Amino acid sequence: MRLTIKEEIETRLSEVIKETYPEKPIPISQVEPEKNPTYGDLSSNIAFTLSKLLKKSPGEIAERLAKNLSGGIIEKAEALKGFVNMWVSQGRLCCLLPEIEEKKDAFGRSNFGGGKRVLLEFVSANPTGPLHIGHGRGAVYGDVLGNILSASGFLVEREYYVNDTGNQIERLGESVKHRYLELLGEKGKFPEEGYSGEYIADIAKKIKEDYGEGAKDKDAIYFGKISLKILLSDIQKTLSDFSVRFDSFFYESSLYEKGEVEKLLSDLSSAAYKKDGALWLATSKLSDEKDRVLVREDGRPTYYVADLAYHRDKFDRGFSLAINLWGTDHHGYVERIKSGLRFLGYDPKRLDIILYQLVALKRGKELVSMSTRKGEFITLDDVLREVGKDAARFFLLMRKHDAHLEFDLELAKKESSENPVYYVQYLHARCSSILREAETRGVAFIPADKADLLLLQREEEHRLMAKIGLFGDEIKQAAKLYQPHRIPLYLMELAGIFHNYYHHHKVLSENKELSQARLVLINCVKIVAKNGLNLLGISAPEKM
RNA sequence: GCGCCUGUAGCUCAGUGGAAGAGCAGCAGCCUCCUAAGCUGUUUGCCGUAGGUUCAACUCCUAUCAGGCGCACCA
Repeated sequence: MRLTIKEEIETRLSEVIKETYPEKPIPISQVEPEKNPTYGDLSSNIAFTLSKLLKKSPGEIAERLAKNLSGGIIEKAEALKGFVNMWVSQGRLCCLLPEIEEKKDAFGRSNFGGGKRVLLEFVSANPTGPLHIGHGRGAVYGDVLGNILSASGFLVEREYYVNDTGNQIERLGESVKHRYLELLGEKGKFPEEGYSGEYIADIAKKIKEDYGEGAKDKDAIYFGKISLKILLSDIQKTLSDFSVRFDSFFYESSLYEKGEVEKLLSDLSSAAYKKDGALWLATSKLSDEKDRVLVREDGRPTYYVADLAYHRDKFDRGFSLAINLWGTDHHGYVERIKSGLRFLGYDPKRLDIILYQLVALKRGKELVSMSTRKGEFITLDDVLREVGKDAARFFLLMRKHDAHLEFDLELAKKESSENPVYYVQYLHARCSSILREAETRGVAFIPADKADLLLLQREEEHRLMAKIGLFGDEIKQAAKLYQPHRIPLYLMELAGIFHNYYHHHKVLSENKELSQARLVLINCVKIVAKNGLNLLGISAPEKM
């Protein structure tokens, strides 16, 4: 795959350093895209790092490098206060446009991942109630991370782990059964630690419709299983409304059915010990803070055992890397699972756990409660209905995963015209609009390799091309660091540069050749905007 | 008590050890012209606090304060 402009410059810089100072081994050169246009398109602080090695001042090194850098891909290089500032040549920038036109949807993709198989597990919310905004964050984060990793050459499978066994299902069943019996006129005591949400009664109603009084003598497990099925399909509906895609749903119960849990226990038997009637694993000998129970006093294995079996299954299925996306409230579980994997002989580095901070849902200044047990409960469905998919996704994606996120419903919809999501979508709509207008005016769109792109000499055009040239680097970086939020930020910056250009220069003018060259540029910006929005799972409107 | 995350402009937040940023809000302007969901200009910072490492710290280390989240034979 072709190198990006940034990568070419890095290569060039490394070469120049080698030529300029052949006597020393050089560290890898770092180049950063420059936000401040007076400092060029890209800059490097390499002179500082070389300073000690070469026993020369950064200023002197930067001067010499700058002098030798000019030429070819680098239009101009300047030394300033130890930094090396570089401007990309017009010729190289113009090569970008045919490349974008040719690659279209594939522009920005790379083979960074080298075909590595990755299992991305996310959401995995217990099917005991509807999803809320916190799950929504994990859902879009995972969905977009999956898109980014796929675009970066990883083979990604997205999976939802369904906890369909254990106490919670029993409790869910008890709660539903209680409501069901109520509907049949039987009053009873509400189960302790039961689920009291409105949706429980809805499920009970549905069961009554389907089974009449026939379910009266069934036990809580029976009710639990039916409820779980209903709730899971509701969750799947919500996720699909939210454009969150999964390849597979993995049921915890299948691990028991296939004997994987048993097998895991026997594999761990030599490392386990008995205490207080339970079977323990000495995870504290590794990275965990305390030992963990494998089998309870009453003989039932813990969730932990099934979870270890699940992770072993991931590796057995041929995935070299597992990525888990968990809410930060599960962080105490990280070392537990990693220690367990090590006991099983797996390198814990094959499991990356990304923790995301919880979401505070607000309506204006007021905090909206999100307790599953209480009555007042805003579901992810509610949020979707209220602010729309695009805005909701964008808001949830703008922040990095370890930042607390404040989601203000009022802001997301009331100020919708000044929403960042519309700012970015408008970038795409405006490009489309210009291309439409060109058609009505009869300005023929000619392919990039036929247009005289060297006419694109304006400073704003230079900045715009330099920015779209960075799209691929941005995706790669987002993949490498698991940071989807880079993409919305990039798109906002691109939109800013574009709108600025739009207001300073007419795309369509008397000058036909110039108009046609500019149309090529607009079309390329449109492609980048669309690819970016596609990665985010946000629509790219032709018109707004 | 122990552990993890966060603390940057009025608000919400970016910022791979190297030149303090954006959006919103505020203020002042811009549509006989490809969409004003836009643009231009402008105000605001002991980067929580105190030490330390470094040629260089918002970034790393230690302590401390504040907020959030964890610390089950629940999942």
